Amino acid sequence: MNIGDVAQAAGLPAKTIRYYEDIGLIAPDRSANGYRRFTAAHLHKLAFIARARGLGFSIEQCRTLLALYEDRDRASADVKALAETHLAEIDAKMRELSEMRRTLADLVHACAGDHRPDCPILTGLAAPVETD
Amino acid sequence: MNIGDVAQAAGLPAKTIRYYEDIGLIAPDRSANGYRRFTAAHLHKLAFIARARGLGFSIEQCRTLLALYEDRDRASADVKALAETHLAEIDAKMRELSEMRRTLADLVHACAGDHRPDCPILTGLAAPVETD
DNA sequence: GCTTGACCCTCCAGTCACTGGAAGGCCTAT
DNA sequence: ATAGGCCTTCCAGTGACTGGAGGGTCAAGC
Repeated sequence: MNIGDVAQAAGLPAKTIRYYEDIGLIAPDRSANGYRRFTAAHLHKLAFIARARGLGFSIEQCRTLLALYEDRDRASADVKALAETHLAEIDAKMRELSEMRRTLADLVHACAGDHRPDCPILTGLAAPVETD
Repeated sequence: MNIGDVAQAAGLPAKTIRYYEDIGLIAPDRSANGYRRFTAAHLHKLAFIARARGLGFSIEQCRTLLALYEDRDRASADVKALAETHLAEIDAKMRELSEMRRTLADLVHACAGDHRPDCPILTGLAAPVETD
């Protein structure tokens, strides 16, 4: 398969796959004309990466996951630990976002949103309201 | 005030303030020795930016917010529209994160996390489970 | 045999919002 | 005089791509 085919099948842009090769995540062969040639195993690996990325794992985490995936002697505890680390990262981000959301929603709620210049959003940014 | 003083007061690293000058967010004067010299108004502006960034507004959104803040003829509707746009971005990110979280938590839950190599997290990444 | 268009290649630069570090100048206290 | 803690500029790196220039390859149709 050429890069366009795997890109289609894995749901990744061709550019991204070239990038993954650059950083050593994947190592396709080459045809005589210089085109990258991918096997079903390459595609499988790319789909794996695409799914891991879709769950928010970083490239380095994906690299580790791939290594674990290909290591038949792995302990599932190692995979679980990595996943739990990432879960904690997600939770941290969600808490951060929901704190932002709360504050911002309060400001938006307080703003008339009309033609007048008075705006609690701006005054709130200029000097935050004490909320206790 | 020198940069260290405003950095302290605004809760921003000095490097970040220099960067903000680079991109034209702020324009401090210079002392005879070449040091940046900040007024209380500069500090106020930096604190405004720090708070807007803290709510997740992008630099360009901060630029717009600052312009609105300094425009006495603004309509609060313009500010509100920007804030609502950002609120929608936050909501989109939260939905994305919570979808990730849900899937990942399911996988983690299914994984024994012991010394054995069998791991539903890895098989789930290799071929996603149908969830309907 | 030639052209057209869809592929593919490499390489460089840009994104966002900083952050780190090198190399050096300035200021205050001892 | 020296030590240290400021300050300066400039360059490069982060993560994970993405866009674009400039060019090679291949299959189909005329």
